[in-house]
Amino acid sequence: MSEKAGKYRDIAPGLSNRLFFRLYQCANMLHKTGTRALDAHRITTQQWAVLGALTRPPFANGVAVGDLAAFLLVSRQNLTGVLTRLEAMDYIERTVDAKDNRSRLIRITAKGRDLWDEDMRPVISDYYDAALRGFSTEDRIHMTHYLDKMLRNFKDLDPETCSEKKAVE
Amino acid sequence: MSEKAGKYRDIAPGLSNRLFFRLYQCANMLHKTGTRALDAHRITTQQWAVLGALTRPPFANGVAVGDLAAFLLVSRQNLTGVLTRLEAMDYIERTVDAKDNRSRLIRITAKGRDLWDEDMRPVISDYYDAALRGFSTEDRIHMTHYLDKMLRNFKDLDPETCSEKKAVE
DNA sequence: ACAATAATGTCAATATATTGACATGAAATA
DNA sequence: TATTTCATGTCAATATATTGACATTATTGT
Repeated sequence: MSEKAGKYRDIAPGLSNRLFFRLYQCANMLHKTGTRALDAHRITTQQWAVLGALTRPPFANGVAVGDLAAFLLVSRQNLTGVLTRLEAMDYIERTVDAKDNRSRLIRITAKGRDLWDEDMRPVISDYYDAALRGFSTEDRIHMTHYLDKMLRNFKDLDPETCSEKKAVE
Repeated sequence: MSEKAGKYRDIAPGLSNRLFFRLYQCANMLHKTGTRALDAHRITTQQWAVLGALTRPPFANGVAVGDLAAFLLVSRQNLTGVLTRLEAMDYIERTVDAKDNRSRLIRITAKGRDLWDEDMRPVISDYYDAALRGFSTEDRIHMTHYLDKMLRNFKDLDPETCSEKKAVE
């Protein structure tokens, strides 16, 4: 046993395992409780993520499917279905990019914007309060830093995402 | 503007939003990179979670589907499909509980145990190292505490999980 | 004992999520 | 210019994940 491995040699494996199991459980609960919180409006956490992204100023004039996928860290193919459902509900619209006939520009509609501002935002605000009960502002900053750090590692681990790391924040 | 709301009134909403968006992205990447890491063995993160649970000493003699679901924080119905696939690969077995004919005891098989020990464990160990690169032992402890804390909030938010919080760790 | 109640696992329907395949269109190269 | 290459979005197949419904079996109350 080297001195370097030393001190935490037996604790470390169980610790990493526990951390990742908690992350796995939190991921399950995020989708379960998040979707349930917005159930009255028939919105899932993925639709929530898409609509939230589309309300961002940089995406105000529409965003390509590929860019949206890179931003949310999901596959293009996955978004097709989510966008189809959101379009059927008139919350988003697809228009052909004038500068590239292959590209479809995804944009939130007035109805979607209204849903977000009037219905979703208050629910989400309450949801954050409940899920972060007991977290001080500094706790939230630290936790966010840890997630940022882990996310960079995940991106390095992913051949696709890694290369275009700089492209979309 | 009350004094209590005060200091962080404008920072807080964006901060919580960022935290949860990072959690959402990490969840996506966890499943993407995790499943890819074990792709050579045709194992997904969910199957990983199930096999990992079944190797725990408390579950050595088998565990009911409902208890396993409560442990992983997924629905019973969801596990049915995962267990069916794992059973088809001979990594787990279902036996009728002698003490309750409704209950099926889920247990890992010798083949499953071998897969876990010989094939999965080393891959998972490397995966943890890569995903936690730059995390000191103390970082890991803090991050785990934050996830634990958030998980308790999620459970309070969930009517089902909340009641049986004490039942399964 | 027996009827009402509740627990247990599964099936069905819907919504993610992944990879692989592909038609279309743009870019690069010869 | 013509051909090869690459980018873009979508379809198909598979694996999660949810809720609702249900048959089977325990448990409870009378």
